[in-house]
Amino acid sequence: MQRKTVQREAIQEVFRNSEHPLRLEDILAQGRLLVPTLNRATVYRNLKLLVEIGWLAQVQHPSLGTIYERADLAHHHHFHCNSCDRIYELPGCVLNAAATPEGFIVQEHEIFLSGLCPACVQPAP
Amino acid sequence: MQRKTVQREAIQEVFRNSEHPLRLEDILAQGRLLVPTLNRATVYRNLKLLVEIGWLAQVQHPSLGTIYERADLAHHHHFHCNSCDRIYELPGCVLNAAATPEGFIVQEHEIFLSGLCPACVQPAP
DNA sequence: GTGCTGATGAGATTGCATTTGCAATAGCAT
DNA sequence: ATGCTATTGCAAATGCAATCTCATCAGCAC
Repeated sequence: MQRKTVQREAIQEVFRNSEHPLRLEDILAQGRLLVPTLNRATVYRNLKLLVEIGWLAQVQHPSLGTIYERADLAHHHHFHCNSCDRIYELPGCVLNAAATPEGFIVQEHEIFLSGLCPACVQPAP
Repeated sequence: MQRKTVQREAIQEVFRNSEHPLRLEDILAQGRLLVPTLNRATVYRNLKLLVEIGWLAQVQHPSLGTIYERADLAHHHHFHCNSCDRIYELPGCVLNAAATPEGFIVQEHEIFLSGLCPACVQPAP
Protein backbone atom coordinates (compact mmCIF):
# COMPACT_ATOMS: atom_id res chain seq x y z
CA MET A 1 0.00 0.00 0.00
CA GLN A 2 0.97 3.62 -0.20
CA ARG A 3 3.25 5.00 2.47
CA LYS A 4 3.54 8.43 3.90
CA THR A 5 6.96 9.88 3.21
CA VAL A 6 8.56 13.14 4.18
CA GLN A 7 9.22 13.84 0.51
CA ARG A 8 5.61 13.50 -0.52
CA GLU A 9 4.50 15.45 2.53
CA ALA A 10 6.93 18.21 1.60
CA ILE A 11 5.61 18.39 -1.93
CA GLN A 12 2.05 18.63 -0.70
CA GLU A 13 3.08 21.24 1.83
CA VAL A 14 4.60 23.33 -0.93
CA PHE A 15 1.25 23.37 -2.68
CA ARG A 16 -0.64 24.14 0.50
CA ASN A 17 1.61 27.12 1.10
CA SER A 18 1.40 28.41 -2.43
CA GLU A 19 -1.27 30.54 -3.98
CA HIS A 20 0.20 29.96 -7.39
CA PRO A 21 0.37 27.10 -9.82
CA LEU A 22 3.88 25.72 -9.84
CA ARG A 23 6.41 24.48 -12.32
CA LEU A 24 8.61 21.52 -11.59
CA GLU A 25 11.57 23.72 -10.75
CA ASP A 26 9.47 25.76 -8.33
CA ILE A 27 8.31 22.64 -6.55
CA LEU A 28 11.81 21.25 -6.41
CA ALA A 29 13.30 24.46 -5.06
CA GLN A 30 10.62 25.05 -2.44
CA GLY A 31 10.49 21.38 -1.52
CA ARG A 32 14.22 21.39 -0.85
CA LEU A 33 13.70 24.02 1.81
CA LEU A 34 11.81 21.30 3.66
CA VAL A 35 13.76 18.24 2.55
CA PRO A 36 17.20 19.28 1.28
CA THR A 37 17.96 15.98 -0.45
CA LEU A 38 14.73 16.05 -2.43
CA ASN A 39 15.37 14.67 -5.86
CA ARG A 40 13.95 15.68 -9.20
CA ALA A 41 12.88 12.14 -10.04
CA THR A 42 11.10 11.84 -6.73
CA VAL A 43 9.21 15.02 -7.45
CA TYR A 44 8.16 13.71 -10.85
CA ARG A 45 7.06 10.41 -9.35
CA ASN A 46 5.01 12.09 -6.65
CA LEU A 47 3.49 14.63 -8.98
CA LYS A 48 2.37 11.78 -11.18
CA LEU A 49 0.89 9.99 -8.21
CA LEU A 50 -0.84 13.08 -6.85
CA VAL A 51 -2.35 13.72 -10.25
CA GLU A 52 -3.54 10.12 -10.43
CA ILE A 53 -5.27 10.25 -7.08
CA GLY A 54 -6.87 13.54 -8.06
CA TRP A 55 -5.07 15.76 -5.58
CA LEU A 56 -3.26 17.76 -8.24
CA ALA A 57 -4.13 18.82 -11.76
CA GLN A 58 -1.65 19.13 -14.56
CA VAL A 59 -1.96 21.98 -17.04
CA GLN A 60 -0.02 22.58 -20.23
CA HIS A 61 0.83 26.23 -20.41
CA PRO A 62 1.73 27.41 -23.93
CA SER A 63 4.80 29.34 -22.86
CA LEU A 64 5.73 27.79 -19.53
CA GLY A 65 5.27 24.11 -20.28
CA THR A 66 3.79 21.83 -17.65
CA ILE A 67 2.41 23.45 -14.53
CA TYR A 68 0.70 21.88 -11.52
CA GLU A 69 -2.03 23.12 -9.22
CA ARG A 70 -4.43 21.84 -6.57
CA ALA A 71 -7.23 19.88 -8.19
CA ASP A 72 -9.91 21.20 -5.88
CA LEU A 73 -9.85 24.72 -7.25
CA ALA A 74 -12.97 26.22 -8.75
CA HIS A 75 -13.00 26.93 -12.47
CA HIS A 76 -10.38 29.54 -13.23
CA HIS A 77 -7.72 30.57 -15.71
CA HIS A 78 -4.09 31.57 -15.67
CA PHE A 79 -2.21 34.80 -15.81
CA HIS A 80 1.51 34.85 -16.37
CA CYS A 81 3.40 37.99 -15.35
CA ASN A 82 5.96 38.89 -17.98
CA SER A 83 7.96 40.80 -15.41
CA CYS A 84 8.20 38.66 -12.27
CA ASP A 85 7.40 35.41 -14.08
CA ARG A 86 4.84 34.30 -11.53
CA ILE A 87 1.68 32.50 -12.51
CA TYR A 88 -1.65 33.59 -11.03
CA GLU A 89 -4.96 31.87 -10.87
CA LEU A 90 -7.78 34.13 -11.95
CA PRO A 91 -11.06 33.21 -10.33
CA GLY A 92 -14.05 32.93 -12.61
CA CYS A 93 -14.13 32.63 -16.32
CA VAL A 94 -13.46 35.33 -18.84
CA LEU A 95 -15.03 33.29 -21.59
CA ASN A 96 -17.89 35.08 -23.22
CA ALA A 97 -20.51 32.40 -23.74
CA ALA A 98 -22.38 34.47 -26.29
CA ALA A 99 -19.39 34.38 -28.58
CA THR A 100 -18.82 30.65 -28.64
CA PRO A 101 -18.93 29.44 -32.19
CA GLU A 102 -22.02 28.33 -33.99
CA GLY A 103 -22.15 24.59 -34.64
CA PHE A 104 -19.21 23.70 -32.45
CA ILE A 105 -19.55 21.81 -29.21
CA VAL A 106 -17.04 23.06 -26.69
CA GLN A 107 -15.93 20.37 -24.25
CA GLU A 108 -12.90 22.02 -22.71
CA HIS A 109 -11.26 25.39 -22.87
CA GLU A 110 -8.05 26.97 -21.68
CA ILE A 111 -7.41 30.65 -21.40
CA PHE A 112 -3.95 32.02 -20.77
CA LEU A 113 -3.39 35.69 -20.16
CA SER A 114 -0.06 37.37 -19.79
CA GLY A 115 1.09 40.86 -18.98
CA LEU A 116 1.90 42.63 -15.74
CA CYS A 117 0.66 41.64 -12.32
CA PRO A 118 -0.37 44.27 -9.74
CA ALA A 119 2.91 43.85 -7.87
CA CYS A 120 4.86 44.70 -11.01
CA VAL A 121 2.80 47.69 -12.06
CA GLN A 122 4.72 50.69 -10.74
CA PRO A 123 2.54 52.62 -8.33
CA ALA A 124 2.57 56.38 -8.82
CA PRO A 125 4.83 58.11 -6.20
CA MET B 1 20.14 36.98 -51.51
CA GLN B 2 17.10 34.84 -51.05
CA ARG B 3 16.12 32.50 -53.86
CA LYS B 4 12.76 31.23 -54.89
CA THR B 5 12.58 27.47 -54.50
CA VAL B 6 9.92 24.93 -55.31
CA GLN B 7 10.05 23.73 -51.71
CA ARG B 8 9.30 27.11 -50.23
CA GLU B 9 6.65 27.73 -52.86
CA ALA B 10 5.06 24.41 -51.97
CA ILE B 11 4.99 25.24 -48.27
CA GLN B 12 3.36 28.59 -48.97
CA GLU B 13 0.91 26.93 -51.32
CA VAL B 14 -0.08 24.51 -48.57
CA PHE B 15 -0.99 27.45 -46.37
CA ARG B 16 -2.85 29.23 -49.16
CA ASN B 17 -4.93 26.12 -49.72
CA SER B 18 -5.64 25.52 -46.08
CA GLU B 19 -8.28 27.11 -43.91
CA HIS B 20 -6.71 25.62 -40.83
CA PRO B 21 -3.61 26.25 -38.77
CA LEU B 22 -1.13 23.49 -39.42
CA ARG B 23 1.29 21.35 -37.49
CA LEU B 24 4.66 20.44 -38.87
CA GLU B 25 3.50 16.98 -39.85
CA ASP B 26 0.51 18.42 -41.69
CA ILE B 27 2.71 20.78 -43.64
CA LEU B 28 5.17 18.05 -44.44
CA ALA B 29 2.49 15.62 -45.60
CA GLN B 30 0.62 18.14 -47.72
CA GLY B 31 3.81 19.66 -49.05
CA ARG B 32 5.00 16.26 -50.23
CA LEU B 33 1.96 16.04 -52.46
CA LEU B 34 3.54 18.94 -54.32
CA VAL B 35 7.22 18.12 -53.85
CA PRO B 36 7.61 14.43 -52.97
CA THR B 37 11.19 14.73 -51.74
CA LEU B 38 10.34 17.54 -49.34
CA ASN B 39 12.38 17.14 -46.21
CA ARG B 40 11.50 17.80 -42.59
CA ALA B 41 14.56 20.00 -42.05
CA THR B 42 13.67 22.05 -45.10
CA VAL B 43 10.20 22.61 -43.75
CA TYR B 44 11.60 23.73 -40.41
CA ARG B 45 14.03 26.07 -42.15
CA ASN B 46 11.34 27.63 -44.28
CA LEU B 47 8.85 27.93 -41.48
CA LYS B 48 11.44 29.77 -39.49
CA LEU B 49 12.15 32.05 -42.42
CA LEU B 50 8.46 32.69 -43.13
CA VAL B 51 7.89 33.55 -39.50
CA GLU B 52 10.85 35.94 -39.57
CA ILE B 53 9.61 37.81 -42.61
CA GLY B 54 6.17 38.00 -41.03
CA TRP B 55 4.33 35.77 -43.47
CA LEU B 56 3.54 33.13 -40.88
CA ALA B 57 2.81 33.23 -37.19
CA GLN B 58 3.81 30.55 -34.74
CA VAL B 59 1.46 29.56 -31.92
CA GLN B 60 2.08 27.23 -29.01
CA HIS B 61 -0.97 25.10 -28.53
CA PRO B 62 -1.18 23.46 -25.10
CA SER B 63 -2.07 20.03 -26.37
CA LEU B 64 -0.85 20.08 -29.96
CA GLY B 65 2.50 21.78 -29.57
CA THR B 66 3.68 24.24 -32.19
CA ILE B 67 1.21 25.22 -34.88
CA TYR B 68 1.59 27.67 -37.76
CA GLU B 69 -0.85 29.96 -39.49
CA ARG B 70 -0.92 32.90 -41.88
CA ALA B 71 0.21 36.04 -40.11
CA ASP B 72 -2.31 38.29 -41.82
CA LEU B 73 -5.33 36.85 -40.05
CA ALA B 74 -7.52 39.05 -37.92
CA HIS B 75 -7.58 38.44 -34.18
CA HIS B 76 -8.99 35.01 -33.51
CA HIS B 77 -8.65 31.90 -31.38
CA HIS B 78 -8.34 28.19 -31.87
CA PHE B 79 -10.66 25.25 -31.67
CA HIS B 80 -9.34 21.72 -31.68
CA CYS B 81 -11.75 18.96 -32.62
CA ASN B 82 -11.27 15.97 -30.34
CA SER B 83 -12.76 13.69 -32.96
CA CYS B 84 -11.20 14.58 -36.31
CA ASP B 85 -8.17 16.30 -34.75
CA ARG B 86 -8.44 19.35 -37.01
CA ILE B 87 -7.72 22.83 -35.74
CA TYR B 88 -10.09 25.67 -36.57
CA GLU B 89 -9.69 29.39 -36.41
CA LEU B 90 -12.56 31.06 -34.67
CA PRO B 91 -13.12 34.60 -35.86
CA GLY B 92 -13.49 37.25 -33.20
CA CYS B 93 -12.64 37.05 -29.58
CA VAL B 94 -14.52 35.19 -26.91
CA LEU B 95 -12.71 37.08 -24.19
CA ASN B 96 -15.10 38.93 -21.95
CA ALA B 97 -13.41 42.24 -21.30
CA ALA B 98 -15.61 42.93 -18.29
CA ALA B 99 -14.16 39.92 -16.54
CA THR B 100 -10.51 40.74 -16.94
CA PRO B 101 -8.87 40.88 -13.56
CA GLU B 102 -8.60 43.98 -11.42
CA GLY B 103 -5.10 45.37 -11.14
CA PHE B 104 -3.60 43.19 -13.87
CA ILE B 105 -2.46 44.56 -17.20
CA VAL B 106 -3.15 42.05 -19.92
CA GLN B 107 -0.67 42.27 -22.76
CA GLU B 108 -1.38 39.03 -24.59
CA HIS B 109 -3.93 36.29 -24.33
CA GLU B 110 -4.48 32.89 -25.84
CA ILE B 111 -7.72 30.99 -25.83
CA PHE B 112 -7.91 27.36 -26.83
CA LEU B 113 -11.20 25.57 -27.11
CA SER B 114 -11.66 21.91 -27.81
CA GLY B 115 -14.63 19.66 -28.39
CA LEU B 116 -16.50 18.62 -31.51
CA CYS B 117 -16.54 20.48 -34.77
CA PRO B 118 -19.74 20.75 -36.84
CA ALA B 119 -18.52 18.04 -39.22
CA CYS B 120 -18.13 15.61 -36.36
CA VAL B 121 -21.45 16.32 -34.68
CA GLN B 122 -23.77 13.60 -35.91
CA PRO B 123 -26.67 15.15 -37.77
CA ALA B 124 -30.09 13.69 -36.89
CA PRO B 125 -31.28 11.30 -39.67
C1' DG C 1 26.14 28.13 -70.68
C1' DT C 2 29.06 29.19 -66.52
C1' DG C 3 30.00 30.26 -61.93
C1' DC C 4 28.76 31.68 -57.55
C1' DT C 5 26.41 30.56 -53.52
C1' DG C 6 21.88 29.91 -51.26
C1' DA C 7 19.00 25.93 -50.49
C1' DT C 8 18.08 21.11 -50.00
C1' DG C 9 18.13 16.14 -48.33
C1' DA C 10 19.68 12.75 -45.31
C1' DG C 11 21.20 11.57 -41.25
C1' DA C 12 23.49 12.67 -37.14
C1' DT C 13 23.16 15.61 -33.19
C1' DT C 14 21.49 18.56 -29.69
C1' DG C 15 18.66 20.11 -25.87
C1' DC C 16 15.38 19.31 -22.70
C1' DA C 17 11.68 17.30 -20.06
C1' DT C 18 10.55 13.14 -18.27
C1' DT C 19 11.34 8.22 -17.12
C1' DT C 20 13.68 4.17 -15.67
C1' DG C 21 16.96 0.71 -13.36
C1' DC C 22 18.84 -0.37 -9.30
C1' DA C 23 20.95 -0.48 -4.86
C1' DA C 24 20.15 1.71 -0.54
C1' DT C 25 16.67 3.55 2.65
C1' DA C 26 12.75 4.03 5.43
C1' DG C 27 7.42 3.29 6.44
C1' DC C 28 4.61 0.47 8.78
C1' DA C 29 2.25 -3.92 10.09
C1' DT C 30 3.55 -7.55 12.97
C1' DA D 1 12.88 -5.01 17.04
C1' DT D 2 12.06 -7.49 12.48
C1' DG D 3 10.75 -8.17 7.90
C1' DC D 4 8.48 -6.91 3.90
C1' DT D 5 8.32 -3.82 0.24
C1' DA D 6 7.16 0.95 -1.19
C1' DT D 7 10.03 4.78 -1.87
C1' DT D 8 14.12 7.36 -2.60
C1' DG D 9 18.46 9.22 -4.75
C1' DC D 10 21.42 8.95 -8.34
C1' DA D 11 22.80 8.35 -12.80
C1' DA D 12 21.86 6.58 -17.03
C1' DA D 13 18.45 6.20 -20.47
C1' DT D 14 14.32 7.79 -23.27
C1' DG D 15 11.49 10.32 -26.37
C1' DC D 16 10.87 13.93 -29.10
C1' DA D 17 11.04 18.35 -31.40
C1' DA D 18 14.14 21.13 -33.41
C1' DT D 19 18.75 22.06 -35.23
C1' DC D 20 23.03 21.24 -37.44
C1' DT D 21 26.64 19.21 -40.77
C1' DC D 22 27.95 18.68 -45.12
C1' DA D 23 27.98 16.94 -49.72
C1' DT D 24 25.05 17.81 -53.52
C1' DC D 25 21.75 20.45 -56.09
C1' DA D 26 19.61 24.30 -58.28
C1' DG D 27 18.43 29.61 -58.66
C1' DC D 28 19.85 33.35 -60.90
C1' DA D 29 23.06 37.15 -62.43
C1' DC D 30 26.31 37.44 -65.91
